[in-house]
Amino acid sequence: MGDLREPLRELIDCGLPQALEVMGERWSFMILRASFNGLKHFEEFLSELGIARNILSNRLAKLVDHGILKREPCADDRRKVEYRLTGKGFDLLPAMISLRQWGQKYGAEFVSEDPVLVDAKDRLPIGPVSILAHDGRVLSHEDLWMVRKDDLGKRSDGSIATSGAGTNTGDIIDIEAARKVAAR
Amino acid sequence: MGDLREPLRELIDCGLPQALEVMGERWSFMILRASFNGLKHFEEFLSELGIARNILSNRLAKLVDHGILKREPCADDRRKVEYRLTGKGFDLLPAMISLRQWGQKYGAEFVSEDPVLVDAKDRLPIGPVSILAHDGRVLSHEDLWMVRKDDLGKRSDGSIATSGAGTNTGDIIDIEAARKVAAR
DNA sequence: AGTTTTTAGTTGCAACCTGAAACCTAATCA
DNA sequence: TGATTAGGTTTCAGGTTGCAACTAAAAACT
Repeated sequence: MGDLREPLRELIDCGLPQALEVMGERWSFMILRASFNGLKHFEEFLSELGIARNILSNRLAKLVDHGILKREPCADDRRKVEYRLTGKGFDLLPAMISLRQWGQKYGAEFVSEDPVLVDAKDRLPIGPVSILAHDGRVLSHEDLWMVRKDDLGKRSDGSIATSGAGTNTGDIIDIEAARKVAAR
Repeated sequence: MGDLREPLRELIDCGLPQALEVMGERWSFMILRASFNGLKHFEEFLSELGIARNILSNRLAKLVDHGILKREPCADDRRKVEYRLTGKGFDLLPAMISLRQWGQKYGAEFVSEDPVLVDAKDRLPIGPVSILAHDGRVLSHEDLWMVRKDDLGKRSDGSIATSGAGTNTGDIIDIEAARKVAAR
């Protein structure tokens, strides 16, 4: 991260605390991963994760509360309940995978990482989860800068840079809108 | 996620538990974010985060233990200690940002998100953290498949797909190596 | 030099959270 | 009908969190 240095000591507001409210709890990410892996039922999570019943019950309820999972009684067997990911839940996939990749890269023991996530098209393993520029270039942390919204879009020469047509799928941030808000 | 469905109930091994051992603890990500923002000293973290002294002490020690921060006494003022990110710590950036972006997208309240992360080159806000295919295409969760290593690289027609020259910077997974190991 | 302030901790204690085991209730199976 | 399965809840021991007060060392003031 270039040289943000001094200016931003007081600025605490961002989405992180929001995200951590649910996903910061112990087991939340493990339950999420199990969901991605296709597990749906209470007893499945229980035996896969080795979590205590009461905690699992509590965590599932919280994940449902926060709209990450949806809980629906099974049609064919009314004892059973299905827990499935919502769109909001699926949107945690990049976070989960990058955490997983980090853990794999630095894991003390030899992590076998099986099964592997692959691109459905060619069945080749996916690359690293990446931070992209507005135009799709992969950025590393040296390419990043922290800027107050007021100063957004200003280039060194004082002109305002404009982003081209955004080709991003699955936008999490509406870049164009963010720039406009910022340019107020 | 296409239709992985039944096959992979028993497969638990991946980098996630490793990652969560440190980063799953309360405050770890918040401390990390503060570090990214340039904070270095105990009292800075303390007043920025509103965390208890003992907990902060404990968390910093753990992050240092795990090689995410390095702790070095300040040269000019020997009361002070500097906590700085290591390379391993910087590699958590995609995880932190994607969590942040998710929190921003779904945060209940109006999250102001200031300061904003921008590309240092053009000072435009970064795009969403993305899952990339080996050739750099952005993948969504529908494009993903879970495959046992044994079955890796096999296309529907039975031929073996080959990845082109990997153009990834900052590889977390060595794709080519992974494929070879898998093809054993 | 002596006192005060700053920095980075530690200690003690109450409140809260976790986890193992036992218990409960409704639905299904034999 | 009686046993079993699914999804919980209750109880209680032990661990974690967080506030407040205390400490020790270095630096700054007088």
